[in-house]
Amino acid sequence: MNAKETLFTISKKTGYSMSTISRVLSGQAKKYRISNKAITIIRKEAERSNFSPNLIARSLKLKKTCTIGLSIPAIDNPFFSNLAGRVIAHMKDYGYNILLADTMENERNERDALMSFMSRNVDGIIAVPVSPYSVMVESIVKSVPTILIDRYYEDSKLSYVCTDNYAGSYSATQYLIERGYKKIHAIQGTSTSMPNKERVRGFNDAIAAHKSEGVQGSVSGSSFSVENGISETLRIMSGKVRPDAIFAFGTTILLGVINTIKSMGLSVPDDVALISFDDNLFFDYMDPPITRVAQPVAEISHLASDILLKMINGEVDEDEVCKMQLLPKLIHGRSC
Amino acid sequence: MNAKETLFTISKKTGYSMSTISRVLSGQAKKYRISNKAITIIRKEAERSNFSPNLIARSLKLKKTCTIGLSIPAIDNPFFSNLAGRVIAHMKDYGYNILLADTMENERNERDALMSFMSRNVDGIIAVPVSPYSVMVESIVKSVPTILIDRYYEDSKLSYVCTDNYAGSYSATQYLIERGYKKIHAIQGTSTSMPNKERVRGFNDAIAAHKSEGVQGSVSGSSFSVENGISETLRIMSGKVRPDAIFAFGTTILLGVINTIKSMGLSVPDDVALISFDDNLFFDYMDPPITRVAQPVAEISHLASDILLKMINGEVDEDEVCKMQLLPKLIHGRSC
DNA sequence: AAATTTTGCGCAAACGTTTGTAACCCTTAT
DNA sequence: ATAAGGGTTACAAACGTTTGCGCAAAATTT
Repeated sequence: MNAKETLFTISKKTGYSMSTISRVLSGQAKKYRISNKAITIIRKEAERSNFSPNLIARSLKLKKTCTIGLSIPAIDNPFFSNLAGRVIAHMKDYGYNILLADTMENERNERDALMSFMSRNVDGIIAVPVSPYSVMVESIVKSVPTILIDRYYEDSKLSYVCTDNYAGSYSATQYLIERGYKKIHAIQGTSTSMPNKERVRGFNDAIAAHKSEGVQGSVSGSSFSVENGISETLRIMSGKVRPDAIFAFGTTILLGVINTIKSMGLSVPDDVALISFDDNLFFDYMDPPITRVAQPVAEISHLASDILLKMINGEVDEDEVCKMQLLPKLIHGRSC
Repeated sequence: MNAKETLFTISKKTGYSMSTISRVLSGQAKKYRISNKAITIIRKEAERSNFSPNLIARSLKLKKTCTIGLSIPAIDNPFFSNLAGRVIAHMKDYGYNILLADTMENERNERDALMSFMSRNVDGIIAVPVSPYSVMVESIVKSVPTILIDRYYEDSKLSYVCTDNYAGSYSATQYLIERGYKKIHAIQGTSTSMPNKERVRGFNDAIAAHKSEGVQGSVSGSSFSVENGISETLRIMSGKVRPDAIFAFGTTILLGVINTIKSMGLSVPDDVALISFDDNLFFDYMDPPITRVAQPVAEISHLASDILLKMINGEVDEDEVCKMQLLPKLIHGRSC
C-alpha cells in the first residue's frame, strides 16, 4: 500500500541524517555516541512506519548477503528433504536464509543452480553434487566457500561431510551374517556414485571376511529406484541360487523388493531377510518393520553447516580441505 | 581466487563504457544499436573472464529480485516437500529462485520468515500459513504479491489455492458407506485449521446423508501426529461401539492407526477398514495398500505458481482475490 | 555543399545502504 | 580570551548495475 520506507524517508521525518539513522537502527548507536534523544526519536519513527532495511542495498554495500545456496538432487527424497530442513533450521539460527535448488539429478540444472548462487553472491554453498567432478564445477565453486554432502570427489579440493558408507554397509552385512544368513544379495543404486561404491566395497569386504564360513555374496542393480528393486528381485529370486537375504542400498529399492517378494507369495523374514540403507518414518510401520542402516542426517547437516559457517567467517584455512565421515546407525526392525 | 569481474573491469579491458557493456550483455545490443564489432569484443572478454553480472546490484537498480519466498510448515512432511519441489521446478522455468523457509508450525518462525522475505525484496510469496489471520500477517504481506496454499483465511484479501477438502472428505466417506461400512470413525488433526474443518464438515455431511441407512459417524482427535493416531485408535477400538471403518485425516495419523490396530491383533480390512487423507509413495507398498484421498499437489503447486506470476506481472487486478479449490483423487488400495 | 538523418557510444544519475571523516557546539582548562 | 577536548551529527563516497539523454561522426538526402 504505502510506499516502502527507506532511510531517506525516515530522515525527512525526523530531521536526522541517513547516517545517524543507519547507525541507530543497526545497533551502532553507542559506538558513534548518538544521543539518547535521537535514538528514541528514530526508533519510534522506525517502529511507527514499520521500517525494515533493504537487505539488497545492504548486501551490495557490505558484500555479504546472509544467504546460503543449497543444492540437492531430489527434494521429494526424504533423505534430502530431511537434510534441507536441518540445514535451514540450523542456518536460521545464525541469521542466514536458504536459496534452495532442486537439481533433479540433472547436471544442467545443477550448473544453473550454482551459477545462480554465484550471481546472487551467496555467502556459501552446500551441495549434494550430481555432476562428475570437472573444471566447471570447481571453477564455479572455488570463489565461494563450499561444502559437499553425501556425495563427494575423492581427491578434490572440495570439503565434504557424509556417512561412512563403507562402515555402514560392512556392519549391516555382518549383522546379516551373524543372524545366520549365508547367501546374501545386494541391490545397488547408481554404480558410479561414491556412496554406492563405498557400500559395495563394505559389502564385499564383509562377505570376504566370512568366506570361510560359507557365506556368499553378490551385487547387482543399477539405480536408486523402485523399478530397479522390482526387476532385480524378480531376477534373483527366480534364479537358481535364491538368496536368503537381500540388502537394498536405498529406500526406493527396498520398496521394489518388498513389493515383488510379497507378490511372489514369499514372506519376510521367513523366506528371505531384508535390510536397507537409509531410514524412513514408514519403516517402523511396515509389516514387518524394516531393519535398516540409518544415515545420521541430523549430525551431517549440523556439521556441514558449522564447517561452512567457519569457512565463511574465515576461521578455517583457505585451502584446508575438510573430509568427514560419520558413522551410520543400525536400527532394528523385524525383517531379519 | 581472482577478484570478481564487474562491468568496470570489463570496461577497462575493452575500452568500452559500462553502459555499452551492460547493454550488450543483457541482450539490449540491437535496441541500442551497438556495433557488431563491439558486441563480439565484449562478448569475448565476458566469456574469457567468466563474467556474471552481480544480481544484487541489478536487483537494487531494477527493484526486482527474481526471487520468490516460499514458506512451509514442515519440510519433512512429504506433502510439503513435494509441494516445494513442484514450486521450485515451476518457478525455475520462469527464471525465479526460491528462498525457502521451514516454519516448523511455529508462528514466530513464520513471522521471521515473512519479514525476511520482505526485507530481501522478494517478488512474491507463496505460503502455507501457520499463524491465525491477523493484522500482522496482512500488513506484512499486503505490499507484495502473495498466495496461500493448503491453508487459508475464510474472508480475507489473501488469495489461495487448495484442495477441496470438503469434497474429498465427503467422497471418501461415501466410498466407505458404499462398501457397506456402518460405523465410521474419523480421526482428525488440528481442529482449528481450515483443511481439517472442511474435512470434518464433509465427513459429517456424508454421514448425515445416509443416516436413514443406519450409518453412524463420529469424530475425535486433536493433531496431525502419529501419537494422536495411536491414542485415538486405542480409545475407540476398546470402546463399547467399535467402528468398522476408520478415516484418518492425515498420513501421520494413519501410521498411528495401523500400528495400533496391528498390535491389537486386528487385521485390515477384515476387522476394520482404513482410509486416509493425503498420499504417500509408501502407501502402495504397505500391507494392505492404503486407500486414500490424494491431494492434487502438482496441480495446486502449478496453479498457485502461475497465479503468483500473473500477480507479479500485473496481469491480475490489485485487489482481485483468487480462491481456488481443486478436487482430490481417490486412490484405491485394499484397506477397505 | 549544406542540411538532415542515422549510427554508435558515453555521461551521469539512481537504486538504498554503510562508514570514514569532518564539523559543529558546548564545556572546561589554560 | 583562547585552546583543547568531548559529545553529537552530517557529508559524501562507495557497492555494481541500468537507462535516459546527449553528442560526435558517418551516411544520406536535399
